[in-house]
Amino acid sequence: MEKSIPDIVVGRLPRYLRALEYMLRKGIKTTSSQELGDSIGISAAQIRKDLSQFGEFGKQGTGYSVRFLVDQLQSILHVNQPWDLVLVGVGDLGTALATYQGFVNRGFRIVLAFDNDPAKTGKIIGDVTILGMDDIEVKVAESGAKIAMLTVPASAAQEVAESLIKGGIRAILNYAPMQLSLPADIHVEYIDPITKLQHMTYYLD
Amino acid sequence: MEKSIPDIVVGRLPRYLRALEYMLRKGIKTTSSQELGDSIGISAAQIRKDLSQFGEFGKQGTGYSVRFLVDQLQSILHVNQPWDLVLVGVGDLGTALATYQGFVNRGFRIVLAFDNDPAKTGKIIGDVTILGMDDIEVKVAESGAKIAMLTVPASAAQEVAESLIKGGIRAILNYAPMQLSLPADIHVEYIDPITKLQHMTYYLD
DNA sequence: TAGATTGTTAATCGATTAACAATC
DNA sequence: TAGATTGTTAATCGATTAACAATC
Repeated sequence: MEKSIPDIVVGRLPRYLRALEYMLRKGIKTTSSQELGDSIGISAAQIRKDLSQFGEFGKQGTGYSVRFLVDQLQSILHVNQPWDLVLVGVGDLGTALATYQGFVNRGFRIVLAFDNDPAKTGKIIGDVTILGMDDIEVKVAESGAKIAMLTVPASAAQEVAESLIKGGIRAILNYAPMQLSLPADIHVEYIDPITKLQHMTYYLD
Repeated sequence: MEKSIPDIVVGRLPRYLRALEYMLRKGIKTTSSQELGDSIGISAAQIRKDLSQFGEFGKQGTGYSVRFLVDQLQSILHVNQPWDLVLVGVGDLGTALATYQGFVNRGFRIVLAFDNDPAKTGKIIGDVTILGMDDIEVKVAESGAKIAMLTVPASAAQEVAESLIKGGIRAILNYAPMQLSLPADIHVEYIDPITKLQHMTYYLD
């Protein structure tokens, strides 16, 4: 069996990719683990170690081709292909996400949006028409989407997440301030400004 | 010198607090490290170890008083007092944050909002009037706020962050998809859906 | 070539878990 | 009391860093 990559390493790859894409736009052709590390506050040794989990991407003496490493990281992270997203909950935050151009630029496209408010269904947000929550499983399954963004109230998050999984969703970006209890093979990431603020206030007087 | 608490431990405390506040609302009077751990997917041993960094909050045989532990954690995290926030960037995301009730409920109050678009200045968002970016340092300093939320484009984030710090800001919740380079005594937390999505796509086919 | 930088190994450091005496 | 659960120590596990031979 292949050795599995630590999740903490995987979590750093998008940060490497972002910094490298920035270099690419700036026209920087090659970089070193030292330079890349300096730009994102990670040690050169750690970057080399992380990358070595996936292969050999550099050249002794000269470092890494930015373009090549971007391509490799995109491939490793499976973002060398477009991904369809489902958005559930079209409140202020859901609306902001639906109209955010950053997703499309990185290959993430919202293909379905749901809200349980009848006043919202039928309206167009971003590129899609808001649908009611009826038959959400079926509609998600038909779309084939594997990733959902959840921007519903905490009280609804668990139930909605379970419906999404029945519809074939395998990864959830959860904006609801609520720990989801889901099967181990479902990938969940949390975005929660309150816990981040409370983390920082610890260090303030 | 007092031993310092690992940042990774501090980062878990808001999650403990959230789960405990939920129990409090449910009317649950006491809990155990086991029960609390099960609810958020953390081992009982780790919860006891983390809490032991700050004192002794439980009783052998019976566990923890939920109310007491909530009070203690709020005090440890300094969220037993209100905090003023500055919001910079009133686009879709900034608007969503300005109107989000979750902040006020947890003691975080937006007292200033800035945007560089003249069409927006003077408008009211949430409880505050949108101001232009002129003299942002002075206005922030006058407010006395120590925490800012940054929802400006990546290209502006570094410069704005530096102005905020000159105005006395000591902690920044950065929504701009951009690594900030700031003095070590400034606390920065990042919220970035793209990197979270890219983390998850690694595990998808 | 000489200098620079990789990929990798070994050493260090830090975090998590297991175990259990203390005790409510 | 008997059972449950804490706080803490020691053991384990995993992640980071330092160092350097290989080599571009």
